[in-house]
Amino acid sequence: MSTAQETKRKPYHHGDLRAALIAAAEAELIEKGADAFSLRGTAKRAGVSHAAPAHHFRDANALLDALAAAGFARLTAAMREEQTKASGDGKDRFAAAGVGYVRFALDNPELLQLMFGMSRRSGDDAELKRNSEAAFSVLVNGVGQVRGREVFQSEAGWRDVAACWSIVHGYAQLAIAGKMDFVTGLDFDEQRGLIADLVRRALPG
Amino acid sequence: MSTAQETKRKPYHHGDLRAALIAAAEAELIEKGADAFSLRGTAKRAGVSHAAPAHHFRDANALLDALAAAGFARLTAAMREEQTKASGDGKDRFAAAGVGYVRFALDNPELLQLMFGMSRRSGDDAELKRNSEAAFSVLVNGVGQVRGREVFQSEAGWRDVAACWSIVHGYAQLAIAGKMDFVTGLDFDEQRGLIADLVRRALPG
DNA sequence: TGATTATCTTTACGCTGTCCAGATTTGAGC
DNA sequence: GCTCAAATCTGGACAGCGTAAAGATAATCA
Repeated sequence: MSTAQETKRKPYHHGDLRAALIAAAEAELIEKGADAFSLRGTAKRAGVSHAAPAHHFRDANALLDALAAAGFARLTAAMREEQTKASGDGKDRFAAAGVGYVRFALDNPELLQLMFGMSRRSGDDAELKRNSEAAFSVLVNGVGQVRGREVFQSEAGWRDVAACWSIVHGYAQLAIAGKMDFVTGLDFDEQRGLIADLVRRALPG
Repeated sequence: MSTAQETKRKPYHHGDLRAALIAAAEAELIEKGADAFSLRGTAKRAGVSHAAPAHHFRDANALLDALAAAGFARLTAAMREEQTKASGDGKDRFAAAGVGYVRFALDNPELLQLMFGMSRRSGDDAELKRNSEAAFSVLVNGVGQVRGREVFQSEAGWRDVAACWSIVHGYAQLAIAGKMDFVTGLDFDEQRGLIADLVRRALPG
């Protein structure tokens, strides 16, 4: 009974429900929080029945895996964006990547917890693994540009990577948890200098 | 119909159900994981009906608040323990506190996520706030002993605190998430030197 | 065009957290 | 020591959850 003029009547098939579900899941995660997140609510947000997601994701955790994978892609983009905007020497540009990391974290706190937590995730998602390794490579390349690529032939380079990642990630997590109020205000631009200071501590010399 | 010989028949009243529920909640969290944690399972573990916890905790989140509070007390104890065992100068002893921090985190990964995450928590627990501030004070006192208490009159001391906390907490979180395998093995004693190195980076000079 | 496949809906089931009424025990006041 | 209120625990109820199964609809391909 579909006629020409009722073009906007919702079709039985969605079109790109998979992508719509990922977007809806993020909205659900942000609005309801990680606790009250529900697959049924996500499906309702996307305008489909509660069982529709099963045809695109094995279960709720697989959907959130896909969301986490998208999060890692955006994290990588945020780091690269700050890096290319930055001026100064190699270390300054590397510190800018750390600023991008924290900016993404503060802009997407629930998503960051999903990405790095062990909750609500199946873990065996290929795209998730690929994207998280891509984010990691931004970090490794940054250290390589500052220290020279030969540092990775010994343990020293990997210790640098561990130090930089730890200090930036730790600051991001603690800031999200509201534990860093003693050193920064709410305005992110106030934090840029502090974050650069942290990266310089982690990568001395 | 209670006679003398049936002394072990479980009494209608538990005795100290509140403490038993906190212990049961931790066991439930460890065995089932943060996702599959359930208040009913916790009550069954404690040997009471599913509605019994309501008389001791407002809701499930309040119970987990109490568990998180206990976690912060144990985190403080772990830091102090490593600190008193350590030899060397003030900075070495301070680094030992960081080692205790990471040791607690790796021994209690689910608990650490609960303590610092925003999931499954109501947030307005007085004991939780008190205990987390006590853990923070170990960190602040350690920086004060290394740098001298006057550093806190300017921003410098607080930046030191932020750097040390960030690098230690970040390493702990990333190690829990399995992201630090490129720099350490599974044995914790291998990590002690690395953790001390991280703290020295965060507190240079 | 016809049949197969993909997508979506509806129904159903067990589990969850929380509320409520009733049962049991404790303890304080007299 | 008794009584009665308060504290504690049980069992039943309810809505919401994730997921499985079966039927309905649309798209695809021979």
